[in-house]
Amino acid sequence: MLSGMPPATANTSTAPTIARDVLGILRLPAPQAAPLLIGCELEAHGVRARIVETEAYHSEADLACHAARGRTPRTEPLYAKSGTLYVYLCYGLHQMLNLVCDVEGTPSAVLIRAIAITAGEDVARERRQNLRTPLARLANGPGRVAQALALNRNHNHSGLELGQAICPLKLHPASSRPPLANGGRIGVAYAGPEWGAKPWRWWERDFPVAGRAS
DNA sequence: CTCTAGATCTAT
DNA sequence: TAGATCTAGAGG
Repeated sequence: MLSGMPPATANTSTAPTIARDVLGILRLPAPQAAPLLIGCELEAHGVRARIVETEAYHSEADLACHAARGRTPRTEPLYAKSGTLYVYLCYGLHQMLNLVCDVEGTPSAVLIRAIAITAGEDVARERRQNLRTPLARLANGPGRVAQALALNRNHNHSGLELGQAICPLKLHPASSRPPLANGGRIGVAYAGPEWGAKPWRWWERDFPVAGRAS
């Protein structure tokens, strides 16, 4: 154990170590990574926000996961290495931001369902075209998340990897571990009783508007 | 080629 | 409570 440890003096900058730790969360299967991502912060295009609600989609066996029907051009990023972005269009209108998890070749991802803006509120409000709503409601809902962060599959954000220079999205570690709650995933009743009811949604327990459908 | 059902959001 | 708006995937 000690033989593998670098000398203390080698660790002059902690930033790369911390970044590696956060990305390490994504190496876990999505159902394990999803709760650990609550409290972490996302930053993109001038907006920074704490993740307050996540949802896991895991494996081709999961009938609610897009990979349930196998590998296709759209779902290709789901099979890529952890830290890859999977962004897709839902209902013809909304962009959904997912962070790919687990080992390469295993389709597994966490949908970011809600974030709490911590910096860049004015920019986020402009993008959301909403100057009045309470801050907590500005980006609660997966479509709102991508809009606030200005992430969009039309801008080729799907398939990019966290940590690469061209990737506009950064993931920062959690500064605290808030109490969590969990429950069933939203809008996946079509996946049948088993997969439709899996309690694979997690949220920050005390966040005002997390943990509900709206 | 056509058809249809979405991991939703907003205003009425 | 319905309308917006588009595309992947299935079926012909």
